[in-house]
Amino acid sequence: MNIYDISKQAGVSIATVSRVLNGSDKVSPSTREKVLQVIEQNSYTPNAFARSLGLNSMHTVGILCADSSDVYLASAIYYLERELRQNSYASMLCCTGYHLEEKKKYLQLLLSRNVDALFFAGSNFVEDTEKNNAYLFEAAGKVPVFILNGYLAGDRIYSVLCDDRLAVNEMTESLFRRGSHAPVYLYRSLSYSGRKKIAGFREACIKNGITDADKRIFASPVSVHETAAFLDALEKEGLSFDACVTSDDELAVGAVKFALSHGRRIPDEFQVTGYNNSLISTCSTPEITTVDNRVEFMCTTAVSLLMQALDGKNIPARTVFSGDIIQRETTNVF
Amino acid sequence: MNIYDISKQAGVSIATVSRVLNGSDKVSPSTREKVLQVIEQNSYTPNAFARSLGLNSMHTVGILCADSSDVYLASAIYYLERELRQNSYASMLCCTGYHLEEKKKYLQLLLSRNVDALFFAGSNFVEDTEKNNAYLFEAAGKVPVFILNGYLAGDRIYSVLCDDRLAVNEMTESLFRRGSHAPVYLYRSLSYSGRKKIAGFREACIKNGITDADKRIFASPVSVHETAAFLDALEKEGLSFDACVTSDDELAVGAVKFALSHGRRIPDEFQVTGYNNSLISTCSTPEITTVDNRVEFMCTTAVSLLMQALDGKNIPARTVFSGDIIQRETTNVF
DNA sequence: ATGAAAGCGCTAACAA
DNA sequence: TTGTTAGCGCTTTCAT
Repeated sequence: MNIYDISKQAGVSIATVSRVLNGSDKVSPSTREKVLQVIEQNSYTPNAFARSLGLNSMHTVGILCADSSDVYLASAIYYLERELRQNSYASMLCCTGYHLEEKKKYLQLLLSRNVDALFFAGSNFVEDTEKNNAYLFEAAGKVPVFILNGYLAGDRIYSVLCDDRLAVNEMTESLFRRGSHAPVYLYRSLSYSGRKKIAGFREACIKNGITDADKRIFASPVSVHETAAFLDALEKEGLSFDACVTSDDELAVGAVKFALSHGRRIPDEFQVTGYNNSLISTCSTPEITTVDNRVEFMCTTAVSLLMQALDGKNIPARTVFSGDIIQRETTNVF
Repeated sequence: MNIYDISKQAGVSIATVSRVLNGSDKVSPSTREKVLQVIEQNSYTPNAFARSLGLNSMHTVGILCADSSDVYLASAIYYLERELRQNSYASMLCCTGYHLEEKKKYLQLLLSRNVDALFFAGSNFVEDTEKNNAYLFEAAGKVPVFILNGYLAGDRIYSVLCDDRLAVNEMTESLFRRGSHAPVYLYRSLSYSGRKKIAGFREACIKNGITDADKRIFASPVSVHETAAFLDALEKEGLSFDACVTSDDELAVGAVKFALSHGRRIPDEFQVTGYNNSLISTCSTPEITTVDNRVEFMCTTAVSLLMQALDGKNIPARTVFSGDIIQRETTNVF
């Protein structure tokens, strides 16, 4: 059943059917009624591919993320998809993992579907050399590219991000004010935001007279138990620390487990801070003080920017907003 | 740049270019080489819409779920997308929420993109009346439909699910063996699997001499704190209970928080069990005994079934496998 | 092995 | 207001 069948049954031309389908106002009410009836009777739906071919768009965007089962990325995807859908765009999801080659490959999968725009959720997409970012520039050559939680300057590349450096800096500063003398910092990756966070921690340390700041910054293994074991090893090696600032809530859970298993009272004897304000920060007991980096806001902003861009409007290449410290039970009350 | 441009530059017909593009073996090596070179030079990529129009498929499937930020559904999406991608299918994601009308509406969004198949992740899609499932039958009229964690009999509807009734039954039985005399059951929804789980709990209770089983089954509010408060209220109302079986790990976290805040020692004085074996079951301290319902296996199986179906093979309408109890710290060692 | 040409089902410019 | 028709860019059948 195609537009010709409908036009025949309704006794009109395909142009008229097309007009009805697309809500044109240049159709008489009676004709419209008749056509609509035939469409209904046959439960006809226009062929998306033919339509796309004419319009050169399927009203679909691609969302790339390293791992959609990561709590933080999962929420980003949720908000992106919701906003896009509300603007009647469909979302193609693609989980790329963390390796450059895979990212490139799966980007092609999306590009080969002729999506109207691309969202890269998570700062892990911004590599540290121009050459390794070539794939992003290439993508931006075809469609507008939005980077969430990362920044890259380039034509048709739009970044929406939280000021992670500032947030971690403030969090660390607050830890000093709350009595910490020897914090350590745990991170998972050296992505764009990963590096910013580290900078924020380091600055706060230096400002507060910690001379060996760089020796207090560690890449941690990711699973909760491994993180706890990692801190355990650190302590056994002779490093003394009374607080643990982390780059995400999962690492913070590991730090809490470390403290609990060592009989270190939280927050009196040991303070912990997370990042992302994800569900797991409240699943821990004690609940974790964390940074809300406003994923929802980030996503709605990004989609709204896209809609404006598609509307031909000029949009900012970079949108940054500040995070928010959520005080819970793993840090002292000031 | 289209297939005509390439054909001109290469001095061949579009048919030949098309053959090269699709890896036909009826092209001489020299011609192939020449065409490939021109394609490379112009970094030409064929238009997906035109291609789809001819083939009537874009090699894309739709994934529907209520809420992709739910840890359990997020992992299901992750595995589905991964498997599909490995079979070079792209995934369109659509989060429908829990209301029937929205489900129907967003299903249309996907169907209007002419996807090749549909995955419904989560048993909340199977409603309890034939009429309310009409949308699923309708969808199955257009493309093969896969239901994960739910069951519905119908043409071209394929269900892949864990035996939730059995798993909860065994979990509850084990609780009795581990010294519980008065368990309660907390659930979030009465979806297909929700009802099965309840049945499993009830059966175990009856078998173990609990006469008021139905009065020990409750719909709980969802957030961790609300769940804890709910149990608190239950206790204040005079209900006595020494164990809490739940329909998912989040509820279990709430139950743990309840026990912790009431000074009830886990697991000696109070036992808790979750469901899904999600990340949050290990983020809690003590860590939660839970059921692994094998999401990954479920998803890889479902995708593999789809591939076979697209291959013209006959596949089973219903695939059920058993869950696995993961013993952790919230239940006594037998 | 290669090419010509007929679709695929729609949109939109142009005519009437 | 309605109809005619030329694309959109590809795949594929049928000749050669």
